[in-house]
Amino acid sequence: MATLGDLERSVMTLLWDGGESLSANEVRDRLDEDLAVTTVLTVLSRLEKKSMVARERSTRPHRYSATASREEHTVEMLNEVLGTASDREAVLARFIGGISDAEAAALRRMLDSE
Amino acid sequence: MATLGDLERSVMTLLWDGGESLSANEVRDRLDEDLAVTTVLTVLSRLEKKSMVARERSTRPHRYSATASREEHTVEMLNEVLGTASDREAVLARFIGGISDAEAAALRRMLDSE
DNA sequence: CATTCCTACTACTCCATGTAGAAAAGCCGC
DNA sequence: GCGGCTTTTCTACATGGAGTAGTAGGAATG
Repeated sequence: MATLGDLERSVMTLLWDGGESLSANEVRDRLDEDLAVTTVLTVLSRLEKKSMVARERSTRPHRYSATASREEHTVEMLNEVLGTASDREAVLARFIGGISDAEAAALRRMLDSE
Repeated sequence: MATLGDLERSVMTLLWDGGESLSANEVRDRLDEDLAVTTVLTVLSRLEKKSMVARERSTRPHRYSATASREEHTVEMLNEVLGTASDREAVLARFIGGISDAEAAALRRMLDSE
């Protein structure tokens, strides 16, 4: 559902890492590629339609911010990939079989500290 | 990388659930939609290019099978979503915070039985 | 009010995917 | 070996998402 293109992802990265809201011009200035502001605005509008960014329309350069943190978004993706099906556990089992010992230990800690 | 369209996914589901290899005609017959065999063949070729299916070329209807089980594929997706970045653990923590008690228990069991 | 800034609308390209016909290639019974 | 059926390949077109940006229209400010 929330599949991102390269440019969209770059923009989201800025919003995620920057923490606060940015105007279209600020976004453009922080991007590596040298793009027209209209391009950035188009991308921001598309991200808004995807509910990935919120737009503050009351200020005059509109300001854009991520609606969810990168981690929240990744968890959403994770659950999307995992689905609600019964094979969730089978997949998780297989996943756990492939992680490092350190990560397994970290997971145990997380589970225990609930 | 291995992003699937609707039809591609339907075909993979058949190959995953069926267990064994199928010919293009068999795939077509088992699909809900009534499609031309050529359509199915195109899709199978594309899936082959994506390394999602293997094709047995020595038999005369070629036979197609999934190169990885559904679980294996899902785990791949999972790792793709998770990435190799440092925030893997942060994401996992958040993920674990959102799962059911039953699933948490299952996870603990899986981790311990390693 | 004129200038400058910002946004909305429109448009074009490229690529993935769904869809299938036409043609080529392989096989089977005669 | 040949005609005809089956299967595969090649080519093609439509649709939709994403990258990219121009142009026009609306807002702010001196």
